[in-house]
Amino acid sequence: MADQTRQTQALGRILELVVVLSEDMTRGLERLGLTDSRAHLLWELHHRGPSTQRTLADALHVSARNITGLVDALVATGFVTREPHPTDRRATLVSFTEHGAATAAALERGQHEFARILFEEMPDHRLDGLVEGLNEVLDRLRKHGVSIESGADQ
Amino acid sequence: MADQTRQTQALGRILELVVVLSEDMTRGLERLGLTDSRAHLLWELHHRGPSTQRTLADALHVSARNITGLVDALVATGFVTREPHPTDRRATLVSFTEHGAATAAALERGQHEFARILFEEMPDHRLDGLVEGLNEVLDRLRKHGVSIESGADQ
DNA sequence: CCACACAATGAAGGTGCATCACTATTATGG
DNA sequence: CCATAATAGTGATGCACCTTCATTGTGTGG
Repeated sequence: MADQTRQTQALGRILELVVVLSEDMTRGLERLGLTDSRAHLLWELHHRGPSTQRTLADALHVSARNITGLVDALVATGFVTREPHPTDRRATLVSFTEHGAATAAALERGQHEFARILFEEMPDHRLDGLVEGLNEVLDRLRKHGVSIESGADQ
Repeated sequence: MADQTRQTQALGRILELVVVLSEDMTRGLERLGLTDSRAHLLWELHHRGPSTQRTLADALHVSARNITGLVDALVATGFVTREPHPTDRRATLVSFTEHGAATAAALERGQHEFARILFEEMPDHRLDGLVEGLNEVLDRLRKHGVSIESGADQ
Protein backbone atom coordinates (compact mmCIF):
# COMPACT_ATOMS: atom_id res chain seq x y z
CA MET A 1 0.00 0.00 0.00
CA ALA A 2 2.99 2.26 0.55
CA ASP A 3 4.85 2.20 -2.76
CA GLN A 4 1.72 2.31 -4.82
CA THR A 5 2.26 4.57 -7.77
CA ARG A 6 -0.12 7.35 -8.61
CA GLN A 7 -0.99 5.51 -11.80
CA THR A 8 -1.94 2.37 -9.96
CA GLN A 9 -4.03 4.49 -7.64
CA ALA A 10 -5.89 5.92 -10.61
CA LEU A 11 -6.52 2.44 -11.96
CA GLY A 12 -7.75 1.41 -8.54
CA ARG A 13 -10.22 4.28 -8.49
CA ILE A 14 -11.53 3.33 -11.90
CA LEU A 15 -12.04 -0.28 -10.89
CA GLU A 16 -13.70 0.82 -7.68
CA LEU A 17 -16.04 3.00 -9.69
CA VAL A 18 -16.79 0.08 -11.96
CA VAL A 19 -17.88 -2.04 -9.04
CA VAL A 20 -20.04 0.57 -7.35
CA LEU A 21 -21.61 1.69 -10.61
CA SER A 22 -22.48 -1.74 -11.87
CA GLU A 23 -23.85 -2.87 -8.53
CA ASP A 24 -26.06 0.16 -8.42
CA MET A 25 -27.26 -0.29 -11.96
CA THR A 26 -28.01 -3.93 -11.35
CA ARG A 27 -30.11 -3.05 -8.32
CA GLY A 28 -32.07 -0.49 -10.29
CA LEU A 29 -32.69 -2.85 -13.17
CA GLU A 30 -33.78 -5.59 -10.83
CA ARG A 31 -36.48 -3.28 -9.56
CA LEU A 32 -37.77 -2.99 -13.13
CA GLY A 33 -37.82 -6.76 -13.49
CA LEU A 34 -34.70 -6.85 -15.64
CA THR A 35 -31.27 -8.41 -15.53
CA ASP A 36 -28.18 -6.73 -16.94
CA SER A 37 -28.21 -8.76 -20.13
CA ARG A 38 -31.90 -8.36 -20.74
CA ALA A 39 -31.67 -4.62 -20.13
CA HIS A 40 -28.77 -4.44 -22.55
CA LEU A 41 -30.90 -6.09 -25.20
CA LEU A 42 -33.76 -3.69 -24.48
CA TRP A 43 -31.37 -0.78 -24.77
CA GLU A 44 -30.15 -1.86 -28.19
CA LEU A 45 -33.67 -2.45 -29.34
CA HIS A 46 -34.60 1.02 -28.14
CA HIS A 47 -31.84 2.59 -30.20
CA ARG A 48 -32.27 0.42 -33.30
CA GLY A 49 -35.97 -0.18 -33.49
CA PRO A 50 -37.40 -3.61 -34.32
CA SER A 51 -34.51 -5.93 -35.11
CA THR A 52 -33.80 -9.50 -36.04
CA GLN A 53 -32.17 -11.69 -33.45
CA ARG A 54 -29.11 -11.95 -35.64
CA THR A 55 -28.71 -8.19 -35.53
CA LEU A 56 -29.07 -8.19 -31.77
CA ALA A 57 -26.51 -10.97 -31.43
CA ASP A 58 -23.99 -8.89 -33.33
CA ALA A 59 -24.85 -5.77 -31.35
CA LEU A 60 -24.42 -7.48 -27.97
CA HIS A 61 -21.43 -9.53 -29.11
CA VAL A 62 -22.94 -12.79 -28.00
CA SER A 63 -24.01 -15.90 -29.87
CA ALA A 64 -27.28 -16.05 -31.74
CA ARG A 65 -28.28 -18.96 -29.56
CA ASN A 66 -27.95 -16.81 -26.50
CA ILE A 67 -30.22 -14.14 -27.95
CA THR A 68 -32.93 -16.75 -28.37
CA GLY A 69 -32.85 -17.32 -24.63
CA LEU A 70 -32.83 -13.64 -23.73
CA VAL A 71 -35.73 -12.92 -26.07
CA ASP A 72 -37.59 -15.92 -24.67
CA ALA A 73 -37.27 -14.40 -21.22
CA LEU A 74 -38.26 -10.92 -22.36
CA VAL A 75 -41.28 -12.30 -24.18
CA ALA A 76 -42.28 -14.27 -21.10
CA THR A 77 -42.05 -11.14 -18.93
CA GLY A 78 -43.94 -9.04 -21.44
CA PHE A 79 -41.26 -6.61 -22.59
CA VAL A 80 -41.02 -7.62 -26.24
CA THR A 81 -42.81 -9.65 -28.89
CA ARG A 82 -41.58 -11.83 -31.71
CA GLU A 83 -43.09 -11.16 -35.10
CA PRO A 84 -42.35 -12.72 -38.48
CA HIS A 85 -40.02 -10.71 -40.63
CA PRO A 86 -42.09 -9.16 -43.44
CA THR A 87 -39.76 -10.21 -46.25
CA ASP A 88 -37.36 -12.83 -44.88
CA ARG A 89 -39.23 -15.84 -43.61
CA ARG A 90 -36.16 -17.21 -41.87
CA ALA A 91 -35.95 -14.26 -39.52
CA THR A 92 -38.11 -12.96 -36.71
CA LEU A 93 -38.42 -9.34 -35.74
CA VAL A 94 -38.19 -8.45 -32.08
CA SER A 95 -40.36 -5.46 -31.17
CA PHE A 96 -41.41 -3.69 -27.99
CA THR A 97 -44.66 -4.23 -26.24
CA GLU A 98 -46.24 -1.15 -24.71
CA HIS A 99 -44.65 -2.07 -21.41
CA GLY A 100 -41.28 -2.67 -23.05
CA ALA A 101 -41.30 0.67 -24.81
CA ALA A 102 -42.24 2.44 -21.58
CA THR A 103 -39.46 0.67 -19.73
CA ALA A 104 -36.90 1.55 -22.40
CA ALA A 105 -38.00 5.17 -22.22
CA ALA A 106 -37.60 5.00 -18.45
CA LEU A 107 -34.08 3.67 -18.92
CA GLU A 108 -33.31 6.58 -21.18
CA ARG A 109 -34.64 9.04 -18.63
CA GLY A 110 -32.80 7.14 -15.94
CA GLN A 111 -29.54 7.49 -17.80
CA HIS A 112 -29.80 11.27 -17.86
CA GLU A 113 -31.03 11.44 -14.29
CA PHE A 114 -28.19 9.20 -13.25
CA ALA A 115 -25.64 11.38 -15.00
CA ARG A 116 -27.17 14.52 -13.55
CA ILE A 117 -26.91 13.30 -9.98
CA LEU A 118 -23.49 11.80 -10.61
CA PHE A 119 -21.95 15.02 -11.78
CA GLU A 120 -24.08 17.67 -10.12
CA GLU A 121 -22.13 20.63 -8.84
CA MET A 122 -19.13 19.51 -10.82
CA PRO A 123 -17.78 22.55 -12.65
CA ASP A 124 -17.65 22.34 -16.42
CA HIS A 125 -13.90 22.39 -16.69
CA ARG A 126 -13.63 19.44 -14.30
CA LEU A 127 -16.21 17.57 -16.30
CA ASP A 128 -14.40 18.31 -19.53
CA GLY A 129 -11.14 17.20 -17.99
CA LEU A 130 -12.72 13.97 -16.87
CA VAL A 131 -14.13 13.24 -20.32
CA GLU A 132 -10.82 14.09 -21.97
CA GLY A 133 -8.94 11.91 -19.52
CA LEU A 134 -11.27 9.00 -20.10
CA ASN A 135 -11.04 9.43 -23.85
CA GLU A 136 -7.30 9.39 -23.62
CA VAL A 137 -7.37 6.23 -21.56
CA LEU A 138 -9.80 4.58 -23.97
CA ASP A 139 -7.68 5.44 -26.97
CA ARG A 140 -4.61 4.10 -25.29
CA LEU A 141 -6.38 0.91 -24.31
CA ARG A 142 -7.58 0.25 -27.80
CA LYS A 143 -4.27 1.13 -29.36
CA HIS A 144 -2.28 -1.18 -27.17
CA GLY A 145 -4.77 -4.01 -27.01
CA VAL A 146 -3.15 -4.39 -23.64
CA SER A 147 -3.67 -7.31 -21.38
CA ILE A 148 -2.75 -8.46 -17.93
CA GLU A 149 0.17 -10.80 -18.14
CA SER A 150 3.48 -9.04 -18.69
CA GLY A 151 5.74 -11.82 -17.54
CA ALA A 152 3.77 -14.60 -16.01
CA ASP A 153 5.25 -17.85 -14.79
CA GLN A 154 6.43 -20.88 -16.69
CA MET B 1 -27.68 11.72 -30.02
CA ALA B 2 -28.02 15.47 -30.56
CA ASP B 3 -29.32 16.79 -27.24
CA GLN B 4 -27.06 14.58 -25.19
CA THR B 5 -25.79 16.56 -22.25
CA ARG B 6 -22.16 16.77 -21.37
CA GLN B 7 -22.92 14.86 -18.19
CA THR B 8 -24.49 12.02 -20.08
CA GLN B 9 -21.50 11.99 -22.36
CA ALA B 10 -19.20 11.61 -19.37
CA LEU B 11 -21.29 8.74 -18.05
CA GLY B 12 -21.16 7.16 -21.47
CA ARG B 13 -17.38 7.34 -21.48
CA ILE B 14 -17.20 5.73 -18.08
CA LEU B 15 -19.45 2.88 -19.13
CA GLU B 16 -17.48 2.45 -22.33
CA LEU B 17 -14.30 2.25 -20.30
CA VAL B 18 -15.90 -0.33 -18.06
CA VAL B 19 -16.65 -2.55 -21.01
CA VAL B 20 -13.27 -2.27 -22.68
CA LEU B 21 -11.37 -2.65 -19.43
CA SER B 22 -13.22 -5.68 -18.21
CA GLU B 23 -13.08 -7.39 -21.58
CA ASP B 24 -9.38 -6.86 -21.70
CA MET B 25 -8.81 -8.09 -18.19
CA THR B 26 -10.90 -11.16 -18.85
CA ARG B 27 -8.85 -11.99 -21.94
CA GLY B 28 -5.62 -11.62 -20.01
CA LEU B 29 -6.82 -13.80 -17.18
CA GLU B 30 -8.04 -16.43 -19.58
CA ARG B 31 -4.53 -16.67 -20.93
CA LEU B 32 -3.36 -17.51 -17.42
CA GLY B 33 -5.98 -20.20 -17.10
CA LEU B 34 -8.19 -18.13 -14.83
CA THR B 35 -11.73 -16.80 -14.83
CA ASP B 36 -12.66 -13.45 -13.30
CA SER B 37 -14.02 -14.99 -10.13
CA ARG B 38 -11.13 -17.38 -9.66
CA ALA B 39 -8.65 -14.57 -10.20
CA HIS B 40 -10.53 -12.47 -7.68
CA LEU B 41 -10.16 -15.24 -5.13
CA LEU B 42 -6.45 -15.56 -5.93
CA TRP B 43 -6.08 -11.82 -5.51
CA GLU B 44 -7.62 -11.85 -2.07
CA LEU B 45 -5.54 -14.81 -1.06
CA HIS B 46 -2.46 -12.98 -2.25
CA HIS B 47 -3.25 -9.99 -0.06
CA ARG B 48 -4.41 -11.94 2.99
CA GLY B 49 -2.23 -15.00 3.02
CA PRO B 50 -3.63 -18.48 3.74
CA SER B 51 -7.29 -18.09 4.60
CA THR B 52 -10.32 -20.15 5.53
CA GLN B 53 -13.06 -20.44 2.98
CA ARG B 54 -15.35 -18.53 5.30
CA THR B 55 -12.97 -15.59 5.25
CA LEU B 56 -12.81 -15.70 1.48
CA ALA B 57 -16.58 -15.85 1.23
CA ASP B 58 -16.86 -12.67 3.26
CA ALA B 59 -14.07 -10.99 1.29
CA LEU B 60 -15.65 -11.74 -2.08
CA HIS B 61 -19.19 -11.09 -0.87
CA VAL B 62 -20.43 -14.43 -2.10
CA SER B 63 -21.88 -17.46 -0.35
CA ALA B 64 -19.64 -19.96 1.38
CA ARG B 65 -21.06 -22.59 -0.92
CA ASN B 66 -19.80 -20.72 -3.91
CA ILE B 67 -16.29 -20.53 -2.48
CA THR B 68 -16.24 -24.31 -2.25
CA GLY B 69 -16.76 -24.49 -5.99
CA LEU B 70 -14.17 -21.86 -6.80
CA VAL B 71 -11.57 -23.50 -4.58
CA ASP B 72 -12.45 -26.88 -6.10
CA ALA B 73 -11.64 -25.45 -9.51
CA LEU B 74 -8.45 -23.76 -8.36
CA VAL B 75 -7.29 -26.95 -6.69
CA ALA B 76 -8.05 -28.92 -9.83
CA THR B 77 -6.05 -26.49 -11.94
CA GLY B 78 -3.17 -26.44 -9.48
CA PHE B 79 -3.29 -22.89 -8.17
CA VAL B 80 -4.11 -23.56 -4.53
CA THR B 81 -4.24 -26.36 -1.99
CA ARG B 82 -6.59 -27.13 0.85
CA GLU B 83 -4.99 -27.89 4.19
CA PRO B 84 -6.53 -28.58 7.56
CA HIS B 85 -6.65 -25.58 9.85
CA PRO B 86 -4.07 -26.06 12.61
CA THR B 87 -6.36 -25.20 15.52
CA ASP B 88 -9.93 -25.27 14.21
CA ARG B 89 -10.73 -28.70 12.87
CA ARG B 90 -13.92 -27.44 11.26
CA ALA B 91 -12.06 -25.19 8.91
CA THR B 92 -9.69 -25.69 5.99
CA LEU B 93 -6.93 -23.31 5.04
CA VAL B 94 -6.56 -22.37 1.40
CA SER B 95 -2.93 -21.76 0.45
CA PHE B 96 -1.02 -21.13 -2.74
CA THR B 97 0.85 -23.75 -4.65
CA GLU B 98 4.12 -22.65 -6.19
CA HIS B 99 2.29 -22.03 -9.43
CA GLY B 100 -0.48 -20.14 -7.68
CA ALA B 101 1.94 -17.86 -5.86
CA ALA B 102 3.80 -17.15 -9.09
CA THR B 103 0.55 -16.34 -10.86
CA ALA B 104 -0.58 -14.02 -8.08
CA ALA B 105 2.75 -12.24 -8.28
CA ALA B 106 2.28 -11.94 -12.03
CA LEU B 107 -1.13 -10.40 -11.44
CA GLU B 108 0.42 -7.87 -9.11
CA ARG B 109 3.05 -7.00 -11.69
CA GLY B 110 0.36 -6.94 -14.33
CA GLN B 111 -1.64 -4.43 -12.36
CA HIS B 112 1.22 -1.96 -12.31
CA GLU B 113 2.16 -2.66 -15.90
CA PHE B 114 -1.44 -2.15 -16.87
CA ALA B 115 -1.64 1.16 -15.07
CA ARG B 116 1.65 2.27 -16.54
CA ILE B 117 0.56 1.68 -20.10
CA LEU B 118 -2.88 3.08 -19.42
CA PHE B 119 -1.61 6.41 -18.21
CA GLU B 120 1.75 6.71 -19.91
CA GLU B 121 2.55 10.19 -21.13
CA MET B 122 -0.33 11.56 -19.12
CA PRO B 123 0.96 14.60 -17.25
CA ASP B 124 0.72 14.50 -13.47
CA HIS B 125 -1.82 17.27 -13.18
CA ARG B 126 -4.14 15.44 -15.57
CA LEU B 127 -3.73 12.26 -13.61
CA ASP B 128 -4.45 14.05 -10.36
CA GLY B 129 -7.48 15.65 -11.89
CA LEU B 130 -8.72 12.29 -13.06
CA VAL B 131 -8.30 10.75 -9.62
CA GLU B 132 -10.00 13.70 -7.96
CA GLY B 133 -12.85 13.55 -10.43
CA LEU B 134 -13.33 9.86 -9.88
CA ASN B 135 -13.20 10.29 -6.11
CA GLU B 136 -15.83 12.97 -6.33
CA VAL B 137 -18.03 10.72 -8.43
CA LEU B 138 -17.55 7.82 -6.03
CA ASP B 139 -18.44 9.94 -3.02
CA ARG B 140 -21.54 11.20 -4.72
CA LEU B 141 -22.60 7.72 -5.71
CA ARG B 142 -22.23 6.40 -2.19
CA LYS B 143 -23.98 9.39 -0.68
CA HIS B 144 -27.00 9.19 -2.92
CA GLY B 145 -27.32 5.44 -3.13
CA VAL B 146 -28.68 6.36 -6.52
CA SER B 147 -30.44 3.96 -8.83
CA ILE B 148 -31.80 3.83 -12.31
CA GLU B 149 -35.54 4.27 -12.25
CA SER B 150 -36.66 7.90 -11.82
CA GLY B 151 -40.22 7.47 -13.01
CA ALA B 152 -40.71 4.12 -14.60
CA ASP B 153 -44.09 2.71 -15.43
CA GLN B 154 -46.45 1.11 -12.94
C1' DC C 1 -32.42 -26.05 -60.10
C1' DC C 2 -29.08 -26.88 -56.73
C1' DA C 3 -25.26 -26.16 -53.72
C1' DC C 4 -24.31 -23.20 -50.28
C1' DA C 5 -25.07 -19.41 -46.93
C1' DC C 6 -27.94 -17.84 -43.33
C1' DA C 7 -31.73 -17.40 -39.32
C1' DA C 8 -33.40 -19.47 -35.54
C1' DT C 9 -33.64 -23.22 -32.29
C1' DG C 10 -32.82 -27.96 -29.85
C1' DA C 11 -29.36 -30.37 -27.18
C1' DA C 12 -25.72 -30.52 -24.03
C1' DG C 13 -22.30 -28.49 -21.19
C1' DG C 14 -19.37 -24.94 -18.41
C1' DT C 15 -19.30 -21.16 -14.97
C1' DG C 16 -20.97 -18.33 -11.38
C1' DC C 17 -24.30 -17.45 -8.24
C1' DA C 18 -28.13 -18.65 -4.67
C1' DT C 19 -30.79 -21.31 -0.94
C1' DC C 20 -31.79 -25.27 1.86
C1' DA C 21 -30.57 -29.31 4.34
C1' DC C 22 -27.07 -31.87 6.57
C1' DT C 23 -22.59 -33.33 8.95
C1' DA C 24 -18.83 -32.42 11.78
C1' DT C 25 -16.79 -29.63 14.94
C1' DT C 26 -16.36 -25.98 18.34
C1' DA C 27 -18.17 -22.75 21.80
C1' DT C 28 -21.16 -21.63 25.67
C1' DG C 29 -24.46 -21.21 29.52
C1' DG C 30 -26.22 -23.39 33.00
C1' DC D 1 -20.19 -31.79 32.21
C1' DC D 2 -23.68 -31.54 28.96
C1' DA D 3 -27.41 -29.75 26.11
C1' DT D 4 -27.76 -26.27 22.92
C1' DA D 5 -26.26 -22.89 19.76
C1' DA D 6 -23.10 -21.30 16.44
C1' DT D 7 -19.74 -22.13 12.73
C1' DA D 8 -17.23 -24.48 8.53
C1' DG D 9 -17.82 -26.94 4.80
C1' DT D 10 -20.50 -29.75 1.37
C1' DG D 11 -24.47 -32.11 -1.32
C1' DA D 12 -28.48 -31.17 -3.82
C1' DT D 13 -31.08 -28.08 -6.69
C1' DG D 14 -32.10 -24.39 -9.45
C1' DC D 15 -31.48 -20.06 -12.18
C1' DA D 16 -29.01 -16.91 -15.56
C1' DC D 17 -25.80 -16.42 -19.03
C1' DC D 18 -22.84 -18.07 -22.15
C1' DT D 19 -20.76 -21.54 -25.53
C1' DT D 20 -20.55 -25.07 -29.51
C1' DC D 21 -22.61 -28.49 -32.45
C1' DA D 22 -26.46 -30.33 -35.04
C1' DT D 23 -30.87 -29.55 -37.28
C1' DT D 24 -34.63 -27.30 -39.86
C1' DG D 25 -36.30 -23.94 -42.73
C1' DT D 26 -35.46 -20.31 -45.98
C1' DG D 27 -32.84 -17.25 -49.34
C1' DT D 28 -29.64 -16.81 -53.34
C1' DG D 29 -25.88 -17.00 -56.89
C1' DG D 30 -24.45 -19.49 -60.60
